[in-house]
Amino acid sequence: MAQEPVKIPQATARRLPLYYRFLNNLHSQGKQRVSSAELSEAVKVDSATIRRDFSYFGALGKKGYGYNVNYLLGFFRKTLDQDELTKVALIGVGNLGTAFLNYNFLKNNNTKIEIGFDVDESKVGTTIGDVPIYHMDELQEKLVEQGITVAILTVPAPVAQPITDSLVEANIKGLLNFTPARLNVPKTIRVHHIDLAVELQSFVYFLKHYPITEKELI
Amino acid sequence: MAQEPVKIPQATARRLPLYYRFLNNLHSQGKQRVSSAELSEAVKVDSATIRRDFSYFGALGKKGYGYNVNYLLGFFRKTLDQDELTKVALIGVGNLGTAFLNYNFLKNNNTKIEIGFDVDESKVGTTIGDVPIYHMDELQEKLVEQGITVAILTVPAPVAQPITDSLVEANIKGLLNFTPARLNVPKTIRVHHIDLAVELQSFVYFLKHYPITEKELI
DNA sequence: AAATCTTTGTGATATAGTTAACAAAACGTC
DNA sequence: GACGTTTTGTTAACTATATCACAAAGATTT
Ligand SMILES: NC(=O)c1ccc[n+]([C@@H]2O[C@H](COP(=O)([O-])OP(=O)(O)OC[C@H]3O[C@@H](n4cnc5c(N)ncnc54)[C@H](O)[C@@H]3O)[C@@H](O)[C@H]2O)c1
Ligand SMILES: NC(=O)c1ccc[n+]([C@@H]2O[C@H](COP(=O)([O-])OP(=O)(O)OC[C@H]3O[C@@H](n4cnc5c(N)ncnc54)[C@H](O)[C@@H]3O)[C@@H](O)[C@H]2O)c1
Repeated sequence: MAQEPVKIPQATARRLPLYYRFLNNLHSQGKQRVSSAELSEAVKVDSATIRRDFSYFGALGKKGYGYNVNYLLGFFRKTLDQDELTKVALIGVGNLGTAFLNYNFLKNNNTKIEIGFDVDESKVGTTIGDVPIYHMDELQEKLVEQGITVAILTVPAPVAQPITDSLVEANIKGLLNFTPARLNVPKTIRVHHIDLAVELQSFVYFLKHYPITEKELI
Repeated sequence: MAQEPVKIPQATARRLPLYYRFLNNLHSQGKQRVSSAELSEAVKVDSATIRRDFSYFGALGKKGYGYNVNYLLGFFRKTLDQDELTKVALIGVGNLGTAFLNYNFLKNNNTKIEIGFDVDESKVGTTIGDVPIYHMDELQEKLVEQGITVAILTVPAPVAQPITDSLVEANIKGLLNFTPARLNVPKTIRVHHIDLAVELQSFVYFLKHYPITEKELI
């Protein structure tokens, strides 16, 4: 019943790309229809949660039948703006940054790393996975010029804050931060931390202290 | 009041390594005491949440004073088993895998990637960041031999499931999965998915559809 | 076309996590 | 050692998320 403009729960929004990916898989396997139970098996999300998630966008399925794969796929394509490309900048072309550049996020995705920045002269001027690397001196100029408002941060932690300040000045709107630093930004800028060391450490903590009895497998 | 053996909320457990890291920072800056308000500013977690998190372990602070950095650090060191090393295997020495191998997770951390595996003959027999790379044929043997029960999976998605099956057979207990595949495992095995493409895609979705009014900055 | 089976969409409920607010305790100062 | 200040620990309220369970709709079979 609820239509698109209504705010979807964040937890739901985080699962949408996952649904989209698996619907694509089903589609290329030639599947015409899918039930919430089947999809649940594939994405490892409870089927009631899937039905609830879908229901925020209205009645997308048919009782006794399930969901039409094509229809659903088309719907999510629009909802996830798959036709519109979001250009992303990557700051810090080191180990992690290089891996991201080589990885093609474009495959069934609406985002593309367009440009990289580093201070290392041996990297500046090169191209990694089709992405040109510029010197940090050109950061502001290039970002504004190309209208890029999303950045991935993969620099050493100690320089993360000053670089963030400079990104803010370049009018960035969102920052995906892979450094261990917690960044200070104006409230209007969205920062998402992906802290791989913390992920590994808390995973190990869970393994030791929560030896699986409960159904919580995340 | 609650003592250690009592199950801590998962959300709290996930924040512990973060607290630990920032307490270490404070310690090396020579700070003796810290309040929940200061810590909040540093880790970007509400101060009430921090006090609540700490309180699961008992009364660690002093009213009117705050927390003693040294004491807290020692406490978390024990709680997070910082003195005990967890050995981890990495499967798939490609772009992402190589970045992880070069990165020293050991720095103020209790985990270490001990061994890598791949099928690529040009990688087998080499050493990346001090970690020896073996052929997949030796997976079972080496894991059992070295008693390794945690693995990081950074292989192409299509081979993720068969490799997982083989890891399960080698008696693995936990699997940190960076591939887009959703894995089938026995219920006793913990799998944590870190799906970077989904992270980027849902981040972009948030940026477009939730133009920050609310206080939810994650 | 009736009977049976399937599966959605959603109220109701359960579980988890966050935050405000404040009494009580301890600090630091005079 | 009394007094104003600071900051904890926690109760209570709130917000968010997940799941159960089932009527209703429609599919499929006979
Ligand atoms: N590699 C991993 O597996 C991993 C895991 C967890 C966290 N991280 C974090 O990700 C970040 C990057 O890690 P990494 O392993 O790729 O490090 P790295 O040292 O390989 O790469 C850092 C890059 O940033 C560049 N750089 C340095 N100063 C800069 C500046 N002022 N402006 C622009 N670029 C600058 C360097 O030239 C280098 O290319 C670090 O903060 C690290 O803590 C990495
Ligand atoms: N690189 C990224 O930025 C990134 C981002 C998101 C997700 N991922 C996912 O992470 C995984 C790895 O990505 P990547 O970019 O490192 O890929 P990659 O192709 O660079 O590396 C894959 C590695 O796995 C090895 N491999 C292939 N088959 C194997 C087998 N049967 N057994 C053992 N090893 C085998 C290959 O030899 C290669 O070294 C992929 O599933 C990818 O989708 C990567």
